[in-house]
Amino acid sequence: MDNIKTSKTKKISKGDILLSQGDIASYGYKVKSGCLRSYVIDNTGKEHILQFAPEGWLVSDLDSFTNQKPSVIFIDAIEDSEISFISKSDFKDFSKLEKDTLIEMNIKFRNNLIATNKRIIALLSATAKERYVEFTQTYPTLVQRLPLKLIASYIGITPEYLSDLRRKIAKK
Amino acid sequence: MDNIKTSKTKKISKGDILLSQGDIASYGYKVKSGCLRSYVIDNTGKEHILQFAPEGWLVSDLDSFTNQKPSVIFIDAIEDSEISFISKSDFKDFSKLEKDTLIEMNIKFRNNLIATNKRIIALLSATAKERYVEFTQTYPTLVQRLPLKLIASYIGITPEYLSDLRRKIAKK
DNA sequence: TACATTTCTTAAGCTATCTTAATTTTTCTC
DNA sequence: GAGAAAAATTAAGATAGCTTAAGAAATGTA
Repeated sequence: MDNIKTSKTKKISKGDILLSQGDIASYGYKVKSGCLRSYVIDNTGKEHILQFAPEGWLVSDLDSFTNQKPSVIFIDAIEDSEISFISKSDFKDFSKLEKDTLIEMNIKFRNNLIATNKRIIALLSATAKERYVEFTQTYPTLVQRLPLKLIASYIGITPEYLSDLRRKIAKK
Repeated sequence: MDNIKTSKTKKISKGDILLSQGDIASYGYKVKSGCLRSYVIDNTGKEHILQFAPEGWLVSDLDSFTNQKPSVIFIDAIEDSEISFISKSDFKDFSKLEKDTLIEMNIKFRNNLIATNKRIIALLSATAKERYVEFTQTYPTLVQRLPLKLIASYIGITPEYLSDLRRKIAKK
């Protein structure tokens, strides 16, 4: 049930950076415990979180990993974590992979695509408040676990404004 | 090189609806000529375009198609088009698919995921103007071909504001 | 060719969200 | 457990992008 090839696990500390903008991604990461995130830094210096990767999730810059081009994102640990590595060299040639592995990859890609499409819909059509409420419903455990400012960055608003929204929601 | 199974082609007219919100998607569509779009209608009645599908592209509500749940999107033709159908029944069971088909699907999912991630980055970190310029660079032919209001809907702004932006860009 | 319909433009006023900045609270570290 | 650092709160002023509305241009259609 878990055919995607990974190396043995490694422990990393909160704040450790696994991939920087400009690097070429040689690895994807699978999270065993803890939590990683991927994010971009825009041209005004602000961070925008693309993905949280708690236990069980995979994270990489897919374009950089696949096409060996410079990454546009950073990946770091937002908690002390245990991770394993998915090596580019194991995925160079699809035709050498087992059918089961291909099926597993298909399902992971597909689910990821469904999730990213939902996020695009939310960014296009929902208000900040609606996106926050949706986040709390979709990721109830992350809401407990993550600092407000990271959640704000993920839903696309400033921490100040999220703080405001929380107060308004609470007192209603 | 084109293993994904489709039926023979069918002609449809501009405005024809292929999938409505609430329907369960029995088909995906492959565009031979013309152009389809997928979009949502939010709770204030506004349309937001998720995808343009010109020649060669596939469209569906992946979540609805995969999990046979009610669709959240609409799909219609924005030009007279020729399309072929991808039937749900042909994709019920991954294990019955050819390895080549699985590889082709993997590549399509992967490329789609790379593209949707770029869009999320743009929505989180770029201004309306920057997103418009990026759109014109990524889809130069679509910019010629599509009415302004559809482009505005795709990049997440009102047609009035895009009209404004175009004027500002032109006179600079 | 003209009428109807849709799309685009322009402009004024409005609002959701941001910025800045100061204060408080929480979390780390020795 | 005290002091430092980071995170969260609060509030006032600013702005990107929206709304409304009316006219102009383009497109479709008889």
